[in-house]
Amino acid sequence: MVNKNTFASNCVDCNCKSSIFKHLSHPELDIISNSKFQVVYKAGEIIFKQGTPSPYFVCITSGLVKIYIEGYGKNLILGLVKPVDYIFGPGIYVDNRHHYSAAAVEDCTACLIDVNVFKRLIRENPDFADEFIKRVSLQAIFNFEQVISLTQKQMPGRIADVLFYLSEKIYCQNPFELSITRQDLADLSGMSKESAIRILKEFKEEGVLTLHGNHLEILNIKQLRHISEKG
Amino acid sequence: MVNKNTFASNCVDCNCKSSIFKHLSHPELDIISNSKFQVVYKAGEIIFKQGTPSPYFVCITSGLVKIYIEGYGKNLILGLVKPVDYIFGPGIYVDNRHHYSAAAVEDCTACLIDVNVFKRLIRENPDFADEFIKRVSLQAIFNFEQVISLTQKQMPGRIADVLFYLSEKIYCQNPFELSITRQDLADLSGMSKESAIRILKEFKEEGVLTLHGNHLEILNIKQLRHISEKG
DNA sequence: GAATAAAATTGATAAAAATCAACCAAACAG
DNA sequence: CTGTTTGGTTGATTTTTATCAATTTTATTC
Repeated sequence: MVNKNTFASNCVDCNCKSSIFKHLSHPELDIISNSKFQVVYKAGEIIFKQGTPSPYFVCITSGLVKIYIEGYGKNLILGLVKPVDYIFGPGIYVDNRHHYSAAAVEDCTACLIDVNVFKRLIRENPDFADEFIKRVSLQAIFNFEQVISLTQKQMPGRIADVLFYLSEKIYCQNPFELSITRQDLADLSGMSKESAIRILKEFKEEGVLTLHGNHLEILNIKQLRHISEKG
Repeated sequence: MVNKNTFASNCVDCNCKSSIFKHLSHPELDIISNSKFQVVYKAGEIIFKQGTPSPYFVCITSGLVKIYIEGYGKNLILGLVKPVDYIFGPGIYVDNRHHYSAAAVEDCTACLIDVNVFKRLIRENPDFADEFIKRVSLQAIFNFEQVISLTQKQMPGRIADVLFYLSEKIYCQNPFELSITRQDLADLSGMSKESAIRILKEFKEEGVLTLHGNHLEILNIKQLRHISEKG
């Protein structure tokens, strides 16, 4: 998997001022640059599988990736990751294994950074450590909201939450071009594909959104917010 | 809430060699000792509510605490915390607010440590930072297992998972004395109180466990494991 | 551009779980 | 003790959601 397409490139040239590496100095970024390599994935390809060893900290530099848990018969998508963000495996501080899987939703490139280099920099640069802890904390808070949505809301509320997530956190625009399938939408909302389709249809009939092919536009944000909030 | 019962005591005397503070030196522990104070809570009392400011890192030194999210009409208990462990609020690295609530399940004592002192030590002692990140990572991995159980397993599987959690992680023995109510058991498993009662009854009838008052004993671990694994 | 494969849609049915309402039992206060 | 409160239990019913099967649409490949 790893040696299908590697080429050199420098972290300094990457959009790293808003990334987790924002507090690293040029020499520190060079340490990462020299120890990393870049890999290209086609849409649909699996980047890593849960349970496998995790020798790299993976940073997405282009495209779109889903991280998901393979559960009992179906997947739960924890979230989508876009550039420049990372696919943190909490396993690198525990048992050096992945605890979720990752796959390319769109064609993408990823940088693989040696975990030991990453951990050494965490120890050496408190600003970097703080930034890392901050991002892990943000992720934990997001997970709390997600688990409440998934366990306590009915299907319309869950779909509404996922649409807000996609619109606000991933595509950052409205209307937006969905590049994910109905199955992925269902796996994000913890329901069957058929149920997801039916809820989207309802939303369309109520004038909450339009949906032509991949093109999704939220027409009535207030109403969608209301659907989300009533649970 | 905070000044109902405070008294001095030293972290070095506390069982800190297996706690998050295991890598701190005596002088560092003294810094914490000097900035902290201890509070006593009676069973049922709320320690903090989600949404409130979070100026303290809270460490449980005796008793049993539940951390829970107040969702849409009902609570989801994220887990129980016993001595010596902490009620980490991911908010201290984000917005200085609690993102879940905490309440005493049994009478308990807690140490409140100034967040700024805590964060300063994280910056100054890389071993402490590593230990902290390690524990946060472990928590994240546990949360993944929990969310899969809650969203993809049916009620018997969810109750089985909660019983394993209580037996292995909290009470660390079998049989054990349950000090939680059926409502809390239901809130741990993401179901109604009535459903939790019915599943427990089923388990009893199938000879999986006995249940006299508070005293719960798992009789057939193999069968319970099987129930958990089939989802 | 025809053939094929993959994804989306729809309706009917079955399963899972919540809710409601009533009742019981243990703990507790006066 | 005795009344009261709190938590536990049960059965009946309704709601929610998944599953199954069939069909249509869209994308892909030769």
